[in-house]
Amino acid sequence: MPKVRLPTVSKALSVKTKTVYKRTYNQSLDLLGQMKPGQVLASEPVMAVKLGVSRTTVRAVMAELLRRGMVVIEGRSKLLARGPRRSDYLAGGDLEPLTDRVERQFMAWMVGPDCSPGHVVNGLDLARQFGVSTSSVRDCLNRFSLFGLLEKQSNGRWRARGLTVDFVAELFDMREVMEFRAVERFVALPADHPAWQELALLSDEHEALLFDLERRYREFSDLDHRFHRLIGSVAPNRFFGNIQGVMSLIFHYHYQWNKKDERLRNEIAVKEHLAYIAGLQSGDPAAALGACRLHLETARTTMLDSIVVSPS
Amino acid sequence: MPKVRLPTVSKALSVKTKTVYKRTYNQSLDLLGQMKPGQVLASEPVMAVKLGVSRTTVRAVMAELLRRGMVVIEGRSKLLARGPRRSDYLAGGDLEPLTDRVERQFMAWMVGPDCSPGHVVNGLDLARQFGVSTSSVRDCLNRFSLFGLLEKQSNGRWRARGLTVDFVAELFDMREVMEFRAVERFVALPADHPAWQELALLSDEHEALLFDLERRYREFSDLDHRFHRLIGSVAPNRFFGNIQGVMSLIFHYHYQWNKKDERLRNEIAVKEHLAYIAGLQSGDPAAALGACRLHLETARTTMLDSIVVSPS
DNA sequence: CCCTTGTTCTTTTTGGATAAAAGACATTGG
DNA sequence: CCAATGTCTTTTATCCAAAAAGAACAAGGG
Repeated sequence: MPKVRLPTVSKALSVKTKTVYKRTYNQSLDLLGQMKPGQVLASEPVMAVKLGVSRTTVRAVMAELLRRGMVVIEGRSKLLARGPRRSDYLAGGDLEPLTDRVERQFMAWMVGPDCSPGHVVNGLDLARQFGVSTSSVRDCLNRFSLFGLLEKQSNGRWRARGLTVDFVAELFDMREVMEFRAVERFVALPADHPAWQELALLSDEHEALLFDLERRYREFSDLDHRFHRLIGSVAPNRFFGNIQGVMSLIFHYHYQWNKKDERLRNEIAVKEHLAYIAGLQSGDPAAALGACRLHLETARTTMLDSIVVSPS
Repeated sequence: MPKVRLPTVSKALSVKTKTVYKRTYNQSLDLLGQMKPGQVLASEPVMAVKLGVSRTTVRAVMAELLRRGMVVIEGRSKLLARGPRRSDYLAGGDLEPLTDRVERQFMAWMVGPDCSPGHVVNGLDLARQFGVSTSSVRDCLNRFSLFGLLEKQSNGRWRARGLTVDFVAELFDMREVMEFRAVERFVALPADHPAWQELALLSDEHEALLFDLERRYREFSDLDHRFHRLIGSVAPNRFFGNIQGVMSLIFHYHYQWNKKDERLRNEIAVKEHLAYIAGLQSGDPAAALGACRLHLETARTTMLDSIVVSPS
């Protein structure tokens, strides 16, 4: 394990990131772009709820719009002076909340080649690599602790348990148990339940994807997530929700590193999904469970293979 | 909801607590108490592994022992000069790691009367109440987030989901699913598996408790935890482990506030446990599952009752 | 009187400082 | 040469400060 010590990334001078402001500002420009000059802007409270932020932020954005001359004040109302230009938009890497960015970087690190199971996680080092403070890393580690990918040892250090065969086995065991349960409930759903309609829609999307698989096979990941979430939604359970969250995360990041046989893998999965959907729609629990079991087994095997094959 | 604003608890001057040092020091006194004056102490590395801390800490303790005259140096070895006195022990509330203390306080607050479901958690206020910094509270909240008792809303605030009927339902659903699974594996265990012996031991403990229930019924909580952990241990799964952890925590803190019918509640549970154990030992999956189902149902009902009955 | 804006106060987020604890390296006695 | 001790470096835990974002309060216009 080569211990590469990256130089400290140049830090911002300010303490708290202005991501909320920046995103809101850009969104406001979008809204302004749909208006005609001279038109009256919505009031601050209205804007606030529309953009999902506090009025404080809206006011900060307004001040900037005023300063740039996109908006003028007339009496008590704000008028659009000119539409936004391309150059008015704020760019930069900090349009994403810092928390999310660190989480993303950490997850990528976790399933990447620099982290082997049993590895001791060095918070300080990660902070340097990611260009953030130790506090942010610490936050991230704490949040991930219950995912089972990390373990805190007695000396206060974190140990990566990593994407081991054990981990995958336990994760899929859990998924199986919960999904079987959900399937049983699903088939018993009344015919007018909205889930059936959603299922039909998803079925169509699967067909469409299969038809144009050559080009669109990368879209499967999202479809997969939505499909399993629909199944899970009929037996709502926050713990199950968490597990699905972990699964998505793992899948997402793991298969980012591991593109082997991606097209074939997805083709098989799409077909299995369609069989699974047919099973559900048949109303026969045994058929549905059978298709479900088959699909989960394949997913498990695929994941295990990709782990064993890629020891980097 | 009366918003009581407690005054800031007087803070320690130092930044990091010296709990490790203090606990190690007291433990060392215990060890010294078992020795005779003139005897040679173990070397620093040996002490370090024995006490489960770093040599740095051991050295700090040694320095204090030397200062207090309990130990003298002779050449290269350390000799016991005098046994520890009662007054040599360090007392104080900070023998417990701060993290644990905050966790405990938070949990108590969470299931206590000051926190109703839907309540917005004010980190700053909690920090003041607990006499710690916001960072510590934040850490705690982050760690608890996946337990499902807390939810982070878009504006960065935490909302308590609390011990609602929904929560209990979902928690027990999960428990049921996982425990049934474990039971199936348990009955299929080979006769020479150590779990059988442990089970027999637990059975005896249950009998003993039942025999003297009047006085010892409060010990059930611990027994319950150990029993279910044994069951779970045959189908090891870190997610299930987490769920059991939540269960224990909830039980522990919830029933601290809710002592209603405690003796009766525990008596029923002990008897159900014994039936459950008998079911397992019979080797008949159906019998074991039946007894298990019965017990979990009772536990669920009991918990639900105690929530509904005590809206404080 | 309600809704908008202006103002102030709170809470959260992030980085940084510092002591505690752990770990690594150097030295020395047997 | 091995293991214990002495010294130095690194990492972690904790609190604090400052800025951002949220929320509450106050004033004014229709």
